Amino acid sequence: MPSPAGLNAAQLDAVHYLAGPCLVLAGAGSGKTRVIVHKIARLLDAGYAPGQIAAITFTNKAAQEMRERAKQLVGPRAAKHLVVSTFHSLGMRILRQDGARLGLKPQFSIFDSDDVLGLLKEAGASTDNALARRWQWRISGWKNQGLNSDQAEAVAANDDERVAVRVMKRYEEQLAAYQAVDFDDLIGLPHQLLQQDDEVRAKWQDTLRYLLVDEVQDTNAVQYELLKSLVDHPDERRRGLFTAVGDDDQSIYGWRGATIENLKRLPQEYPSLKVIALEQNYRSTGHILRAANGVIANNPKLFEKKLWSDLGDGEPVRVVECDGEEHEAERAVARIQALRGAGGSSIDFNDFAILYRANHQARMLEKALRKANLPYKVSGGQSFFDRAEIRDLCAWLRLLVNHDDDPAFLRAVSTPKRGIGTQTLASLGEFAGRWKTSLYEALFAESLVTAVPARAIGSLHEFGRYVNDLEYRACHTTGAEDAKALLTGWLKDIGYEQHLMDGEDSEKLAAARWGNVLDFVDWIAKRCGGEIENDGGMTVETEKKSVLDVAQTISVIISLAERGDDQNVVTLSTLHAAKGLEWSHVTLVGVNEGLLPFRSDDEDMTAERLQEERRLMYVGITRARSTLQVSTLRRRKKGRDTIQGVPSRFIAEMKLHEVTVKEDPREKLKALRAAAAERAAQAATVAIKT
DNA sequence: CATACATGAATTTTT
DNA sequence: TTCATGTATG
Repeated sequence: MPSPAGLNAAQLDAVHYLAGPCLVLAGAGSGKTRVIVHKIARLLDAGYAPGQIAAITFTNKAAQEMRERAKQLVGPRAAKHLVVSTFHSLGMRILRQDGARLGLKPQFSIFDSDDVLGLLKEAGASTDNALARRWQWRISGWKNQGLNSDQAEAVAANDDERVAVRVMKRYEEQLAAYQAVDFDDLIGLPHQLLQQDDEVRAKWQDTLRYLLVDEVQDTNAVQYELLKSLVDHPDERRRGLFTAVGDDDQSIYGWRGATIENLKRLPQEYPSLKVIALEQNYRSTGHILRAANGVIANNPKLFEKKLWSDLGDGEPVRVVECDGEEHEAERAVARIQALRGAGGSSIDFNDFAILYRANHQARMLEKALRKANLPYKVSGGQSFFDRAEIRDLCAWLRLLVNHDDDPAFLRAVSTPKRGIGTQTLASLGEFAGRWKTSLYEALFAESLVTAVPARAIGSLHEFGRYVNDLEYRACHTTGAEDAKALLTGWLKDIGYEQHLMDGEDSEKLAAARWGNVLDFVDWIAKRCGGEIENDGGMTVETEKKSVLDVAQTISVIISLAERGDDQNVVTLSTLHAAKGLEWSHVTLVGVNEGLLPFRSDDEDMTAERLQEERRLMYVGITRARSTLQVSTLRRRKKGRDTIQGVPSRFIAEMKLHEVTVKEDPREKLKALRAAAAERAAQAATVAIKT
C-alpha cells in the first residue's frame, strides 16, 4: 500500500523514525536511496537545517547521485547546504579546518596510491614494485584497523611484517615532513582528532547533528569509530541520531578491511537501535529473485531478511555450458543479439551487462564484442586521472597548493625537462634531507651553493620563482574565463604541448593526450565557478573559486571519469564494480569452481572467504531486472595447461528447475540474423583507454 | 654486463 | 591490457 510519496510501509517506517539510532537493512533493489533521500526531506520538515544533516557514502559517484536526487525532492536551495559527501571528503573537510591541532597545516597534500608506492620504495630502500605493493597493502591494512606503527609492531607476526613495520615508521616520518596524508589518514586522523580534542568534537557534533550512512556493511573499523565519535553526543537526548543503511548480504569488501563486525556491534552498542528491513524488491522478476535467495540462504544470517517481488515470475534463469572462454564470449554476445533481434532492436545496448569475477576475463569478451561490431565499455578501467598527462598537471597543481609536497615537486620539476637532471635532484634531495626541509624550501637556501653546482642552481631558482609566481596568480584568479586563461598560459609557459609531441612517437596519440589536457583545463575552469547551474527551471549562482581552491580539492574528486553513463553501450564489469548498478539483461560468465568462488593456490578457503564469494554471486544475480544468463566452462585454462571446468556450487544453490542449455540452434539463427542487421550499424565504440 | 625483445601470467577497488 | 621475468645479442 504505497503512501502519497510512493513509499511502502517499511520504507515509511524507516523515513519517519527520527527518535534514535536506526538501522535499515536494505536488500538489493529495495529502494534504499529513495529512503535516504526521503528521510533527508523528513529531517528538514522536522526542523533540521540542511547543514546539520550529513549523508555519507563510499564513492563520489554515489554522493553525486544522492545530492542530485535530494535536489529533485527538496529543491536546490536546501540541497546546496546539505552535507553529502564520501567518508574521505568528510575527513578532508575536518582536517582542513581543524588539522592544525594535529600539527597539520590547512594546505596539506593528499598522496594517492602511486605517490605512496614511490614513498614506500624510498622508505624501504627498494626498487621492487611488487614488494612495495605488499608493504602498501600491509600498512594500509594496519591503518584500517586503527593501528599506528608502534601498535603494528606489537602484532607483526613474521619477519616480512616486521620489515613492513620498519618501512611504516619511516613512511610516517616522511608523510609528516611533507605535510601530507594518505587516503587512510583521511579517516584515521579525523578520528584521532575527535577522540583527543573535546572542543573540536563538540564543534563537529554541533555542526552535523544527524548522520545518514550508506553501505554500512562496507565500513572498516576506523570508519566505524569515526562515525561513533560524531554520533556519541555527551547529551543523552542527542546521542545516536543516525540512520545506517546497508545489507549484510552485499558485503563484498572484506578483503580491503570492511568488517561485518560493525553491523553486529550496532545493536550491542545502541540497545535502542531500531532495525527495519526493506524486503520488497522493485528490480527483478521472481525467477531471478528466487535464485538469489537460494544462493544466499547458504550463508549464516546476521539478520532475518527475505526479498520478494510482485513483478511476476518472468523468464527462467538460463544456465549455459560452454567449451571454453572463447565460446563463452561468443554465446554471451549471441544472447545480446538474439534479444535485440527479438525486440526489433528496441532494446538499448545500455540494457545489457556482462559480469565477471576478474578483470582479465574481459579480454575475450571485448574481442567477441568487437567482432560482432557491438559498442561496449569496460567499467573499472583506469580513470581519466590516472593518465600520465593528467597526473603531470595534477603534480603541478599540488605543488602550488603545498610547496612541501616533494613527490609533486619531483614530478613537476622534470615535466617537461628543464635542464634539471637526476644528479642535481639527488644533490638537492640530500641537502634537503640533511636540513630536514622540503625540496622546495631547500631550493632557496643560501647554503645550497655548497651542495649543487652554480649552473644547476640557476635553473632551480628559475623554476622556484615560476612556481611562486604561478601560485600567486592562481590564488588571485577566479571565475571560469580567467581561470582558463591562466591555465592555458601556464601550459604554454612550460611548453607542455611540445613536451607531449616529443614524448610520443605517434602524432595521433600525442594529439589525444593534448585533448585530455584541454578537457582537464576546461574541467578546472568550470569548477572555478561563477557558473550558472540549471536545476529544472531554477538557476543557482555558485560561488566563484580561485584556481588554487579548486586545485586543493582535486585529488579527492574523480567524477569526470564516470562520464559515459549516457553512452548507449554494453557494459563489461567485474562483479565488484557492478554493485549498486542494474541492467535488464545480465550475463554472468565464468561461474566455475576456482573462479567464482575464487580459490588461490597458496591460500586455503576459509568459511568467511567462501561466504564473501557467495555474496558476490548474490550481488551478481541481483543486478538483473528481467533476464539472467549464467555460463560455465567445460574446460578452462590454468597455468599453461587446460583443466576440466567444474560448475560453481552456486549454480546448484540457485535451485533451478530448468535444464542446462547446451546450444540452442534457434538462438544461433536469431543471432546470425541480428548480426547481419547490426553490421550495417555504427562501428564499435571502444572503451576510454589509451 | 646491459639492453631489447619476447613470452607468460593475471582476484576483487575506492579514495 | 599491463607488468615482470628470462633469454639472447651486442
